[in-house]
Amino acid sequence: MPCGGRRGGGEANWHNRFKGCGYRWTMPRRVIMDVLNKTSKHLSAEDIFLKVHGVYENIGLTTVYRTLEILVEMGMVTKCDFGDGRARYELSVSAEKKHHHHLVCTSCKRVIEYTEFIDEEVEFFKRMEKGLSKKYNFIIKDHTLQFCGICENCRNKS
Amino acid sequence: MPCGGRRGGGEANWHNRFKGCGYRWTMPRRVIMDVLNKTSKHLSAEDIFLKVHGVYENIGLTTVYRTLEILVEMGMVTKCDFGDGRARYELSVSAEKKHHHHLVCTSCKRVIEYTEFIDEEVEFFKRMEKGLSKKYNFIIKDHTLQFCGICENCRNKS
DNA sequence: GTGTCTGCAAAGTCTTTGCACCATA
DNA sequence: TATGGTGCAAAGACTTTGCAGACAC
Repeated sequence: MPCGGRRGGGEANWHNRFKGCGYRWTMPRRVIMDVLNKTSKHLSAEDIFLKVHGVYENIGLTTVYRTLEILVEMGMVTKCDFGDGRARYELSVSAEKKHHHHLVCTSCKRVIEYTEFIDEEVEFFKRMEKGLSKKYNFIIKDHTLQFCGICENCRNKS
Repeated sequence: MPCGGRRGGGEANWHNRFKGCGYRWTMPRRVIMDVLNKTSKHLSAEDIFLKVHGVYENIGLTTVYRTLEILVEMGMVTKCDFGDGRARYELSVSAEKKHHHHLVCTSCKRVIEYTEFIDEEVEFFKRMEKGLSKKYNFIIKDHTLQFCGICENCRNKS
């Protein structure tokens, strides 16, 4: 499970990442990568399936799940849980979006992305990651920070 | 969905929290609170069900789910997802444990809790929460920080 | 006494598995 | 051509819903 390598976009690079990890570069995988790269939203497996289906009719939902599993393992995709019972996926880094974190409304499940403080955070997390990975001998690949609460709309309703 | 109020343990206090939010203080709820308060682990709904069942045989899994939903809504319990397909729950603050964050091994799903940096973090997050809640008019009730990666054991295996 | 809560059974959803066929390297 | 990948159907697992009886207030 090494599969290190630097992140980055571009078809050729993806191909290399897959190859480097012993995976083949197939049509379903190409299209899935393309869909992920072209969106800036958090997609569920089914969202991805539907989008891919528009371009590549033969796709099966199973393949989407299996590909996402690989992508998460390679660290190219982040899997999120916003508490609505289905997992969401997004490219860890893409042309479309920079590193960000989430505010999740526990009432309506709305997700707000923010990038404020990101620079400070990155700095801060770098220090933490260093300390933690040393102390626990743990290879840190990714992190998730999420604030839960009540959004403006829901607040006004009650 | 206001149900504000300060956190804190103790049967009387829990009773008040429930009452204050318009909920009744029933036997299943008492026992569930007690189980949550006495553990320092992340329990799944079924774990809780089984523990409660030892004390209160009549409990139903449904009730556990429904009670947990209420507790999360009241902000007394944090629901976590460690990627193993089932939700985990823990009292936001209990006698047994202080605020902490998680390292999750994406390979074996092991969860390591750490409290290093917590003081610094708390300080840092306080600032962030203040800024974010103002900017997005969002009431922040809780946050989750989780580092994903590969634990020592899994690292050695591969 | 009234409205909430509960347990049971059944249904619902998302996700994973088994398997034969297909495609990449 | 050999091995890994794919789609379909079916199974699996966790969680939610419907409902009649029970209980807190």
